Amino acid sequence: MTSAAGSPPTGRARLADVAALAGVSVGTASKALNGAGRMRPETRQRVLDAVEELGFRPNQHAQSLHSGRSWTVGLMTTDGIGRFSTPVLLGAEDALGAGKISVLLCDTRGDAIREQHHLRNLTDRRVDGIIVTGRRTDPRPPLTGIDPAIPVVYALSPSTDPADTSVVTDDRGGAHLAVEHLLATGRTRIAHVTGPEHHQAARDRARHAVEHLAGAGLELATGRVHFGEWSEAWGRRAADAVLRTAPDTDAVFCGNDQIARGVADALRERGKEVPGDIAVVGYDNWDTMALACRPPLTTVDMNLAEIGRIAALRLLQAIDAEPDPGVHTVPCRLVVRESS
Amino acid sequence: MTSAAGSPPTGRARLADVAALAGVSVGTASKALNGAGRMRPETRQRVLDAVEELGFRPNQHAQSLHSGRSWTVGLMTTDGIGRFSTPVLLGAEDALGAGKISVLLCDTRGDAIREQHHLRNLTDRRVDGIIVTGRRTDPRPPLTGIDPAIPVVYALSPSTDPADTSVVTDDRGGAHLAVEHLLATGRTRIAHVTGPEHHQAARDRARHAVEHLAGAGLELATGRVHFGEWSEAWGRRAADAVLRTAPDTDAVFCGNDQIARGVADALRERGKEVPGDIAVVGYDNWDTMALACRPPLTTVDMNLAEIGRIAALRLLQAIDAEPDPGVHTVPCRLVVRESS
DNA sequence: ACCGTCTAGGAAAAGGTTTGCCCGTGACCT
DNA sequence: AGGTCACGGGCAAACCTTTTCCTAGACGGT
Repeated sequence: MTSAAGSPPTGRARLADVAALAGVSVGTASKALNGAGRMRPETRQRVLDAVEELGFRPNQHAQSLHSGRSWTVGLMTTDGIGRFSTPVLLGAEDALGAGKISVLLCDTRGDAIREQHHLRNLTDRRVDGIIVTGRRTDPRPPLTGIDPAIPVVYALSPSTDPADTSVVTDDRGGAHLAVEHLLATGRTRIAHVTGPEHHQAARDRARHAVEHLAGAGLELATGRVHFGEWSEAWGRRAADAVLRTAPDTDAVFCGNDQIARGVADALRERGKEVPGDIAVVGYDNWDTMALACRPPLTTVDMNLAEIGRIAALRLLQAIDAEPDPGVHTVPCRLVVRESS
Repeated sequence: MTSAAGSPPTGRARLADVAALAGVSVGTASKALNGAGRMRPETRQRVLDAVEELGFRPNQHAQSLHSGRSWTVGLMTTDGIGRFSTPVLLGAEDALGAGKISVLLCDTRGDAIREQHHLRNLTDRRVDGIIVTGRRTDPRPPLTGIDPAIPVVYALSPSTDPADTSVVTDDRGGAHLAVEHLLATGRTRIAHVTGPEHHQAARDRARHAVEHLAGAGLELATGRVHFGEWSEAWGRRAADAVLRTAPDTDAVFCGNDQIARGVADALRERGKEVPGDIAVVGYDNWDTMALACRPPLTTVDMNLAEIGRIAALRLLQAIDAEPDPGVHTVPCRLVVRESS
């Protein structure tokens, strides 16, 4: 029961204690634990029994010091933890945590100084890799001043440098899904209300919606895309505009769920039945909006958690020295509810 | 320029390289960096110059191995990263990141297995402390099987063990603020619509609202608390019930912003002016609800980020071996908008 | 019976920093 | 002039694990 030398100064058992208890050397104990080296089965078992008895857990700092790896990745989010980055972050955490990798959370609040601060911190901690997520789909400049040996994956907001690895949502496919669904349910006079034109997501979704309509020989019911804000208030105003311009509109594809909800509210208040008279389709599948809407919204789900998960997998791959640069898109999914 | 022995095997400069360049021993270089020990100013400066020239950054793994500290705290959130835990988490991250402490994110998804898994992981990493946040204000059982040497602070959901340190919102004060505001603006026939009675937050807010009204010699306009769900749909239904039971109601205090929004919508649709005829006050100050509501909601802000920050500070304090057990409440703040 | 081969397991270095302890030198005091 | 003290700085242990290299013993073959 007495473990050779002094009892461990830290309350925890060290490998040396295990070795002493098992009657082997420290090196042998290590090999027994890691399955390396050859040894008699009963010797290995004695070591494992000792581990069990002492409740030994290896000191990760020592392991990391030796291996140079920290079994940790940095997760930098640039806008607080917004509605978009949260699921991405959770997806990544899930994929990484399944292994023995943990996630260091860094929030830059969009501040370049903070970003540098965190970057230095992560570098000092010798993280194995970094995932950068943004709030929007607009490309962002790559991290600067970073040790090139640390792999980086950009999620949601791609890097402007095509040599980096980015994982983004498929806005084209999303718009396609929404429009196709409306067409398939017999709608032909479709309007599009979305966010600010200077947002890439708004532009992309609009462009692909228009293209897809054109492919079916159709045009937008109001003849143009209604760019505005990502808000309910804008959705309400835009709905009025749509009804004025093209009273025969039978569907509105909205750039996000907030707009869609505003549209649905305004339509109802103008005496239009949703979906009887006019179908409404949103984008984001943000539960609190989509489910609270009257009626609940059909909407495009970007599979954000999946984006996070894939970003994590790409990162793991890059850590194993098999980087796969370029922009990877993750398909969306249509969630059909009662508004269409 | 040649740095004594071999060039560093890792691309990074080691303290030994710095020492060689400065012409001192490794130990001295270390002391120069840490301000410890006594030495000639010019010696210290030579070391600092060498650090600068080589871009030296200490290897944290080595530091941690030596000190036993990881300069890291675990942040366990039990329900994904919900609307409530997110601000708490950011507040904590902010307070901790200001020092040189980083945050390890662990999401248990409410799963006890996962919680144990993460707990072992955090223990293995020798985190300096752990912050546990929940979704609700209901007390939760303390972490089990944890090394007692690791300080833990519970945020938002207090621990059931009063010997633990918990930081929670002040539901009493919040209810007080809301009711006082309504009274101060001349309302006297006040109804209360809130969430499920089995939620502590709902019970507490209701109880304190009633008590405060009683203090002013008043009772609830409908004679009872309307317990239900935390949803807009419930808010709408409850508003109807309130109007039926007590048509002369001139204010509704709601248990959260979703309910409040539902109430406001229903009131408007029943031809009641908000706030002209009836004032509405929400709870949570959840922007997307409070601002999108027509009219924008007066609401109670729980200062969640502050809760996170204070939890972080308490944790730092506990890490410095000055624990301060018990439940600490953080006051709320009333945000007055147009609904009252 | 001797030599070669193979195996189990030990010894020690490496990974990088901190820190307690010690020593040499120069200054100051008596 | 000798002793004491303070100061500057070096040495080495400690933190703990992994991994390479090596040795002693056993076993088989001739």
